[in-house]
Amino acid sequence: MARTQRATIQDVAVLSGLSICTVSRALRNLPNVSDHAHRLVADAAEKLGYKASSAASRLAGGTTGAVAIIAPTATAWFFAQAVEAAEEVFADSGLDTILVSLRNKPSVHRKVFSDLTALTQRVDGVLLINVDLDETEIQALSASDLRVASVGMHDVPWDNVGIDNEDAAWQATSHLLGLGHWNLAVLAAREKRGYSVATSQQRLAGFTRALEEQHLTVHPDLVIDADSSIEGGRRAMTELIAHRSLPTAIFAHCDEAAFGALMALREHGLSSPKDVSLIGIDDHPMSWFMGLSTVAQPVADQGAFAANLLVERLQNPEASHEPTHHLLNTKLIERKTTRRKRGTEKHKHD
Amino acid sequence: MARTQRATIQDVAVLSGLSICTVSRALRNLPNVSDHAHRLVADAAEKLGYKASSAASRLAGGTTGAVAIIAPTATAWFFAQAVEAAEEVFADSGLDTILVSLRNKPSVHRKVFSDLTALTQRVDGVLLINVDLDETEIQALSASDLRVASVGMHDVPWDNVGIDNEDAAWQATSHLLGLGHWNLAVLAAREKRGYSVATSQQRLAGFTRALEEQHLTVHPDLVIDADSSIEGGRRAMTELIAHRSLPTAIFAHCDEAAFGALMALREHGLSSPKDVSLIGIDDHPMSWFMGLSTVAQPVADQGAFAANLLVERLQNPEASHEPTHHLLNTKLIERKTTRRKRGTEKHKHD
DNA sequence: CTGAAAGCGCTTACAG
DNA sequence: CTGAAAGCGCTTACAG
Repeated sequence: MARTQRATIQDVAVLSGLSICTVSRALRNLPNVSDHAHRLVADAAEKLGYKASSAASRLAGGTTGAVAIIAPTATAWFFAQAVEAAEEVFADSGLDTILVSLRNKPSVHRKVFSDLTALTQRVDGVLLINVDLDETEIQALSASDLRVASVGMHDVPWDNVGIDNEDAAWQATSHLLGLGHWNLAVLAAREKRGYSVATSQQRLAGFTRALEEQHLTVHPDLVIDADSSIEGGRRAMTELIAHRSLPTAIFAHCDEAAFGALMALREHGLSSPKDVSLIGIDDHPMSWFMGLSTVAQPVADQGAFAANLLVERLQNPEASHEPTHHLLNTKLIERKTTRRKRGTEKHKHD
Repeated sequence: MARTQRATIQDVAVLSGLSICTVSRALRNLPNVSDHAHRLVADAAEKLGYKASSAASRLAGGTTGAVAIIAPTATAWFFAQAVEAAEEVFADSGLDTILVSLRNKPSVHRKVFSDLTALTQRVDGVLLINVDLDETEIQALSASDLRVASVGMHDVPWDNVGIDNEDAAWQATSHLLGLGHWNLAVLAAREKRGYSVATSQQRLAGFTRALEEQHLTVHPDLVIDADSSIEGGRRAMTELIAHRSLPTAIFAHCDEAAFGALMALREHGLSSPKDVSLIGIDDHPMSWFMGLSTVAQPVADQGAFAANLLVERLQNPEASHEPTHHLLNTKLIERKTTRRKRGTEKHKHD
């Protein structure tokens, strides 16, 4: 009884004195509508507070007015930031955003990407955040009716915005190298475990490149598997301390892993930079406090930027220009966890 | 061309040799379907990989197969945890979850709750996470066709799960009191600013009650306004240090605010527990590392529990038993930021 | 530039 | 227990 009956396109048609069909076209800014009719419809719709029923639109072959944000997890700092920034853009464009967390589970990943019709039925487009897709999945997405944009992905046939991960890792590692360290370990996702790992691999590549430029080689024992969580970093560091020899400096593929590493260090009576220098990537809000050196990346910006790209594609369906790839800037931030290797002086002749 | 045409109810009807209408009923487990027909339909649907079109269902007066999670923000640790846990429950129940972040903005809040028809059109139910609603909004939601459940809310006419905030704050404060502190400050959301504040108010009440039980009064100057962010805690603590006298102990309404307080302390050359004891509420993953004493609450559990409650209501529309309110347990965790007040000994005669 | 008609895939009374 | 019919609110060809 307390139900307010929503105005239908019928109501708008009656009020504007035009046909349902003209109203439909006018509302969607389709061609072949006189300015006069357009105004009439706009006024009537305005007066009635009319908004098309998404279910009806969808069923009749139109759009859903919704997009999906798909991410490996929704809890990690990076994802939560990017998701909210994107959600804001979508909401401001009148789009609903459906959240799909892959929960770091291959089974969920498979379920989502093996049947795109389920997605297509519910949304007009998807925003992928750091999702590892194989060739087949990329092809399927491209071939689908879904508009796609992504954050932090590579070699994808749709709009993407990210940072140069390899370069960021190179910056971090070079900072360590410049401080006289040459015995380095890296905390990164070493093997495919079902969850997003591509980003970490690129960072690992940047680490490797930095070492190679100094004619140093990466010791396999000093590449420790760690996911992007505090727990992951902690486990990795614990393993490093327990079973392998401690290097003089460590590059963690992200700040949260670095926090975990800091925890493990403390649990073993060690600390940074005293016993080991440590640097991450992200500039997480806690990093300042922890004194963690890092390479900062703009996270909310990436989410918002990619979301805007997607919205644009959605609004201009016919304009099918080439996909664009954008790289946002990163910046090395030196804090307290990295310092010059003992006994090393800056006396290079360059 | 690469589009797989999804099976329709028509296909299932043909394959099972029954009418579209019987199929519809069988699929939804409605009464008046013979076991035989039921099996026939189930088999056919299975074989076809049939899943009802949500748009069509919705339009025909059925359900949307979607729920909305509404939260003041999606980035803060608590919300990100609760959201993901709830999303998992919904996904496993075959429901899409639409994320609605109020972005801590009254304007967004108003837009969402002033027009429930927009929501009703898109979802079958909503899960509210710590959303401050006024009486009118609560009434409107109850009167709507939406099923509602919530996390951390009070006096609501629908299922809710939360913790006893007043008691948690009382525990934290009593811990401080028990350590000999009597000059206490509290960091809490002091005034309504448009974003969620009810939880903080309850915690403030618990703080006040603990003091009153010891015949102490709350000094207005030592109630510092702070939202639930690191930045908020930092600002509050900075203000406390700069403009007021430093107490011997502080209760922060949540761990993130406590982290911010720790930052501010450090920025002023102070530290905890040396210069001031500090306790929060949450047991954020970083709290262990920070050595922060706190009162732990189960966050993901609250989100999952409330989501399950909502799913149940959705599945049993007719069963309209009374709303249930659940309180999950909290636990005081003593770490390093709280210690006995100097010069105080445990020599009370009780 | 505009409108009448069909149809999207379901659900809901209503007959049987 | 089962089915034929109408209709949910739109969009899409197709005529005018």
